[in-house]
Amino acid sequence: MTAELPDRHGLQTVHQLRALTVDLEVLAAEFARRNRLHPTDLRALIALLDAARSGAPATPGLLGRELRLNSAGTTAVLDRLERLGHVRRTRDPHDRRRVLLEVTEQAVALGESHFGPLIADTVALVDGLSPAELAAVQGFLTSMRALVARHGEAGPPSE
Amino acid sequence: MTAELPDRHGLQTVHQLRALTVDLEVLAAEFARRNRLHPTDLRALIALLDAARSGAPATPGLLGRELRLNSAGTTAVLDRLERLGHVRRTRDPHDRRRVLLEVTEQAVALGESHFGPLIADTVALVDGLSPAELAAVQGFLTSMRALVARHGEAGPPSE
DNA sequence: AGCAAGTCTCTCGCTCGGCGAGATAATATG
DNA sequence: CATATTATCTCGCCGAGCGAGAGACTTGCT
Repeated sequence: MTAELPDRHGLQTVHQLRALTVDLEVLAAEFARRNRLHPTDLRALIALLDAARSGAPATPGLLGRELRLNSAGTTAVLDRLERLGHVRRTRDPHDRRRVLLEVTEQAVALGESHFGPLIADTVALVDGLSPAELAAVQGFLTSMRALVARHGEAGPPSE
Repeated sequence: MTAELPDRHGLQTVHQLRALTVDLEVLAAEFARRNRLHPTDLRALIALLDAARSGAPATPGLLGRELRLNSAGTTAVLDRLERLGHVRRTRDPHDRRRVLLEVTEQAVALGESHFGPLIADTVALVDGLSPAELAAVQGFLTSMRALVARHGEAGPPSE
């Protein structure tokens, strides 16, 4: 029903985008399996790296909310990551109820060794674009994110 | 370390693309939760819909290989989907060892009611692009997929 | 100060998704 | 027809994540 229109470009692009996200997910899953990480552990590491990059101090509570895990699950994730040496837990000296989370150098290096080449290639690809092409691509990505955000808001509240 | 270069555009685009895939995953997860589907169940449904679209008859064996599940897990997924009325199992009359899988109208309608609006908006977005912009976006998506595929091949064999 | 209430993290017991091994049924091969 | 092969399902186990609640620390009120 949604598919019988003559404007093939739109649907084709939708399909390409979906295929790309699937491929990226597969790649991430491979990386996780290879390093004895569960998908959730990888998501946690990424969230922690993002937090570190933005300068915000990460805590188990924040992480759990981001991953939609309850406290028990969050503890388990951190136990696994800490056991593997990817994360360190330290008490916050200002509020000693809190635990501050820190991603180790080892984890950063691991991620870079795996995703670095792909990122480098992507950067090279983007740098090879003309200014007009770059603008088109970035505009598309930005618009898509806005679109997805709108649809994400429309649904959840009804739960 | 990978981030101190002056070519901000490349990394910014990488970041945008990653953020978009994360958002899309979240959206899919919401949909799954709302319909009492596990992430794997959703992946299975999508795989089955893709198979149906491409005309290939789907079977538990094929599905399991695609999802990287073993036969026991595949049976469990199908049991759940069948119980929810999203999938039908029928014996293949030509090879009666095989089971053919068929996605029900109900499941298709469910997916369309949830993702239809987003797809429609995306199609509208794409249709609003100039030919040059469209070419840039499609070229980028295609190149990215090729890139990801190359990196996906480079890794796995070493397991 | 000191107690109550609130916040952050962790522990315990349970449910259920996925795996390994093997059983069962149907088809292909000599 | 006997044997090997293929496709699917059943059984017992492991482990991720949840709900409930305990313990450690802080903040606000009196």
